Amino acid sequence: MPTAAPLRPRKAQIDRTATALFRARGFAATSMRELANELGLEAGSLYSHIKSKEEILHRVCFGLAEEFFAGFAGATADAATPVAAQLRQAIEAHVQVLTRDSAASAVFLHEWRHLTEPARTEFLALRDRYEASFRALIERGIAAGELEAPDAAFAALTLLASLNWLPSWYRPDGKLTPAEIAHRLAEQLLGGLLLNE
Amino acid sequence: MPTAAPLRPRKAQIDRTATALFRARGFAATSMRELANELGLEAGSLYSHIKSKEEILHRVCFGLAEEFFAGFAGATADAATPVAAQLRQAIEAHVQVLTRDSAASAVFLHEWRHLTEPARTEFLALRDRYEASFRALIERGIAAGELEAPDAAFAALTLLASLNWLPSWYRPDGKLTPAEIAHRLAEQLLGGLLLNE
DNA sequence: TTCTTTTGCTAACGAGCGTTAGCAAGTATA
DNA sequence: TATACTTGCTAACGCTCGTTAGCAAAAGAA
Repeated sequence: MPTAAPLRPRKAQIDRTATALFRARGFAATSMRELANELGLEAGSLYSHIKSKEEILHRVCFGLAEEFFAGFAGATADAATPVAAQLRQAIEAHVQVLTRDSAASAVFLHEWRHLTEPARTEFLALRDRYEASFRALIERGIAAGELEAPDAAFAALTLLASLNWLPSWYRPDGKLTPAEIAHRLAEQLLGGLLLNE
Repeated sequence: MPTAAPLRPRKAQIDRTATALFRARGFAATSMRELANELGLEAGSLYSHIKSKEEILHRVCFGLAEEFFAGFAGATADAATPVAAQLRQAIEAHVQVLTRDSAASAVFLHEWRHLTEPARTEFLALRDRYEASFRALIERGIAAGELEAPDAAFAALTLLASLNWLPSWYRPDGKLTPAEIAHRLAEQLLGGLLLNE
């Protein structure tokens, strides 16, 4: 199910560079001339590869959404696995996506508001759906007697909030590996949820 | 210690309206003409009251920083109070600031990057100092045997992350009052930290 | 009344914005 | 060799941006 055809290399490079700039300066404050300059091009030349500035943002946001869904699906594929373990794997998958491309993640988390309709509404629907998946997982865990929380929706929100703060401070050359970060976050966040410690 | 003189009413109104727009569209994507229009003015008229667009952002960001520090200071003023209780009060104070003006909070959290130097660096220093205060409090709690966490810095980051997600979903007309939200967040977040439950 | 402050207007400035048209060189494929 | 695709340039388009200058009405203080 190849949902995204592989981009031509120059186009992919534009996306990567733009993503870094969008993260550093914000989408609206990043100009096409700045982006072109970063790539050693003239502004007009960009349009041999892309249709518009927003097209880049669109690809980044929706591409990452796909990755998050894929990670969650992989973590919860086996219904025989205890729900608490599934949740732990979902947390780790989420962290893996966040750390694998933290620039794109930061754009995904903060710059989606600059999508114009109808893309913006579509994006928010995806985001809600993802959030609902975590909520449902936690609810299943409570029903199974594996987790406890006064409010599953609340728990899901704070859980994702903690995870999504990661791109703000994660540095690829930091002392913790992505796997260690994921493990530690999972420990800490499940600590407040697990029924029997 | 009056650090901020009361603003003339029109100026205060401009700040409020600008804050709402900055939150909704982002600082860079909000134009002075849009802001003026929202106030029933022409763009040039704004400059009878303010010096520049950034001046507004500066006032919002640093004004809120002051509120956060004041809240924290109040929560940790009494050294006789158990550290865990101080932390709970600090969480509740933080939430109170976030909910009292969630638009300004959102701007504080996301739009500071559009401050130009040296304000940007000054702001980040304040932010780091605030974060360090929470970390120190948690460390004190661990030392006193009231809290447990494998890494105080990590715990402080995830704690603030969960709290700072609040302006993204908080609605003043929601079913939970700010006090209830604060209490529930404190419960949930301390749940993962308290040594004896 | 006179003076100052507050508030707002119109008109315009220089600059930067995203984007397009038209052209041309290089590269891969047939 | 011929053909198509990729990549990039220059020049310019219409537009919006933040901001300023100069003027004027209204309100409050003296």
